[in-house]
Amino acid sequence: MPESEYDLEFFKTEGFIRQTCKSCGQAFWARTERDHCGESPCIEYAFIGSPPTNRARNVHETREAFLTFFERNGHTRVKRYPITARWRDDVFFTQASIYGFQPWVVKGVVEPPANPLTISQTCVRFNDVDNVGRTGSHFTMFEMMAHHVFNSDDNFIYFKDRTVELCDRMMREDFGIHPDKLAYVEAEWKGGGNSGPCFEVMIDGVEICTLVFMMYEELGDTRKPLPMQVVDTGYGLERMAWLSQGTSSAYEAVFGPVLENLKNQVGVEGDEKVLAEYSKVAGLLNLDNPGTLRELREKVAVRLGISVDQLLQETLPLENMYVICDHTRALTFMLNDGVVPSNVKSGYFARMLVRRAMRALNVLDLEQPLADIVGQHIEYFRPDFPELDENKAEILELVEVETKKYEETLSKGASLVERIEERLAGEPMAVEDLVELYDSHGLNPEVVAEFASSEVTIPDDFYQRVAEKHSTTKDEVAEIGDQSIEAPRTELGFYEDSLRKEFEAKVVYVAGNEVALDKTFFYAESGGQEGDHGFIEGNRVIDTQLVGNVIVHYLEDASHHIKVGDTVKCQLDWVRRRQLMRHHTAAHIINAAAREVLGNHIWQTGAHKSVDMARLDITHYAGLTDEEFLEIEQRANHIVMEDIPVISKPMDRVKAEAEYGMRLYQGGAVPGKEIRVVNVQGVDVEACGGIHCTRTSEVGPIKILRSKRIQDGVLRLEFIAGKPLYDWLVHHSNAVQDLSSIMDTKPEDLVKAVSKMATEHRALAKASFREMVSDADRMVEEALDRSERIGRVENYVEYEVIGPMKQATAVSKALAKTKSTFAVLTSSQQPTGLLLTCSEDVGVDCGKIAFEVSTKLGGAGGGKNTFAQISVPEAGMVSKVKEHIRQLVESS
RNA sequence: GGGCCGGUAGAUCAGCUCGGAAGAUCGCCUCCUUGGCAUGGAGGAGGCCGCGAGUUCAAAUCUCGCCCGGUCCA
Repeated sequence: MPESEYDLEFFKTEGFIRQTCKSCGQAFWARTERDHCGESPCIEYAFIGSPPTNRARNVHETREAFLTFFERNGHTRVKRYPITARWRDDVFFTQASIYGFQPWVVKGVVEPPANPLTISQTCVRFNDVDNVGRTGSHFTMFEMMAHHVFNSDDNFIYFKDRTVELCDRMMREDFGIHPDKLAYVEAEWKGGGNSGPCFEVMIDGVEICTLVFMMYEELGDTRKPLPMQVVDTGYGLERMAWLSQGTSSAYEAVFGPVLENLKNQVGVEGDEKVLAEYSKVAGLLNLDNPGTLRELREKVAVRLGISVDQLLQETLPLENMYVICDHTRALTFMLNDGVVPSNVKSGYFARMLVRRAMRALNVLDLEQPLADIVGQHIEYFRPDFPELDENKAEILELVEVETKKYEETLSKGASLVERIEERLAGEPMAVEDLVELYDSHGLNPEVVAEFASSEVTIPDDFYQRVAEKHSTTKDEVAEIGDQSIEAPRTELGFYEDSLRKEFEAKVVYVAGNEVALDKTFFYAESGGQEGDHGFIEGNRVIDTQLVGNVIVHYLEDASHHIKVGDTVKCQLDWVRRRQLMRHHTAAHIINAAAREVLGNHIWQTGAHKSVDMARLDITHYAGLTDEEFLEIEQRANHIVMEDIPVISKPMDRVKAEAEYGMRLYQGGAVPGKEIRVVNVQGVDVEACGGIHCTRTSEVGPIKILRSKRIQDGVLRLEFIAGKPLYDWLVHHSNAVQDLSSIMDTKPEDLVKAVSKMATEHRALAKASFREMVSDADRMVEEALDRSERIGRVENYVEYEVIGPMKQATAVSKALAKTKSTFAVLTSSQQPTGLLLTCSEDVGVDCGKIAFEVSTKLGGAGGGKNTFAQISVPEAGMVSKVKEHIRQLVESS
């Protein structure tokens, strides 16, 4: 970025001096001359023990002070967005305050909820989860406070100067920071194809915030200005609270009573001096690679003049407490915002946190349930985040369920380790075993070592080995470029009149089978509701999709005569559309019913509504019991029969959120100043772009066909309403009719009749099996009676078993136990099979004979020395085969 | 989304390499031992070896597909 990008009027009027850091060479602005930029590798934390602020503030006070300052200065306070970035498919979690406004607001597609705005956004990042608790400043979950501005050509609010000015004033006026302490380091920001200059704001060695000016689009070597210029600031709430308290680490400043409580239980206070050194050194290091942690410890030990072991003794218990606090806090918000622990996707991170926290508890020898600690976080955050308190029961239940799951994994693991040790019989456990135990069974080597009775050596490169197992070629995900077509934005007719079946419109775009109109009543696929079908000037429309801002109608046939500028007559396939509306409204109803029956943790994670069937994926930690399944279905049908109005209307976003809460965003947060709200009165309210019935009764009866767990933590409900439900009924009632006539009974007695038959059938099968077994003894006797002496064989048997081949097998086993016996058995039920057997002492190889005979005479055969089978192509050959065997045995 | 592990009696698992009448332990039932219980002894019931194809004379076992569970990684 050229120097001019950073040359602000504000700096000049305030008397800032642009200078270069003697340590890192970066350019920065400060009011006084100094050697260092003030960023941590160049200078040590100076605020520990002597905070530069006017007073100490905890996180809640800091947040409030920040938001109030910006409100006072013309910003609108906006509620945080959920921590799960449901509205984006490129990330699982909200990782920065700007995420809530990407991509649509930043792209200029929709209006921001307010402009300028201020927010404190809960975020989670998992990239350096290993550093959490150890470095003094890394968190899994944190709040990024911000003031954002979205500048367009016709609406310019403020940009660089005012941004820096506001930041500077807030720090000085409200937080009482001495003006000389503030340094603005010039840096460059890049992300998501955009870029811009930014300032990193330094106070006493800590980067307290970053002021980003998103203004360019990156085009390889060049860049071009964006139509929308965005002020993207990010203030670390935890860091500001830390700065104001000057504690040994950020953890001490943030976790409040939750940490206190743990300390009391463990009985460890921690040496302030040691911890302060620790944080200071950590600040100096770049902790990106795992080796650095060892380096950190060594350096701290040297500075304090103690051994690393002594240091660890001091710090490890605290590190574990910090981990517990951090992980449970992150978990609290994740669970509140609709993450259900699972083995895949976002749920996996929740599971990971639970397991890591439980391990840390275990290390500290604490018996306290994780749910207790989560409860304390809720208590501490309740005044500012009342939603946590509302969902408390749900959150705690999820934690308990997940805790139990890990306990099960562990107890299974214990017996698994035991068995492996048994197999190894004293041999040491191989690395491969350890890798498999971790990778396939979730037992990390430390846990295995705990379970194992013998010594377990863990190689340094253990996790690297695991990673190698996973390093199989990754499929490159094809970047889906922003599609757009050169056509004016389509006016969405279906929102003003969702019942319109016919209309006229002007053609604004034609390409092959694609047609766009100035205004359309065809609904484009969205929110899982399939696009409309119908006709344009008699040409069949087979799909409708939204491309950018334009609704594209796809014709069945490209050979049409529609031209740009034509006024065309359009008709919707109304039967189809009405069915889609039914399924869509039904989805909302089932969602509400499921939430009522199962609890508040139920969120929609996906949905699809086609004409024949619809499905709704919801977050839930277990499969459904029959009772729950039935209850949800009954509840849904009850809502239908109540004939409740369904009102779809645009609403001011802030108002809607205030009235209905974040529950609105079931299908994902929809940005914009106005959102469309679908309200099934008193039952369910969602931000939804779909077309709905106007009363629940229009949906008609709902049948949930099945529920299945598509992942751990996600349940799929497949359901039908309307026409497909009628077809289903007819089909099933026909089946019942047919079955009844087969069973020669009335439909209402069918179940009884079939179950009786099944019981009888089972009894018969068992009886015949018994008979078979008891017959075997008699048959053996009979067979031996009829035996003759041939060659060296005393009892040469040719015998037809009355019964199936299995029976012959049973007889053969008994015969093989009789001395000097050779038998050729046939089965009355399988005329093309022969069975050979002999006692060991005969010394012939039945397998060989079977093979020889079958190759010579046709058919196939084989086996081992005392047991073999032959199958011949036709029954008539059996006697010939028998003759041949006899000869072979005679001459052996 | 991808990798790995697993599905055998009510429970926990063995058997699968190398195909040849389905096993162990616990639990359950009956009887014996005891004043009663714990225990001990004798006997017994209990299996579509997850489902479906294929290979084979023969499949719990080999191959493929599906379903279900677990687990790790993104």
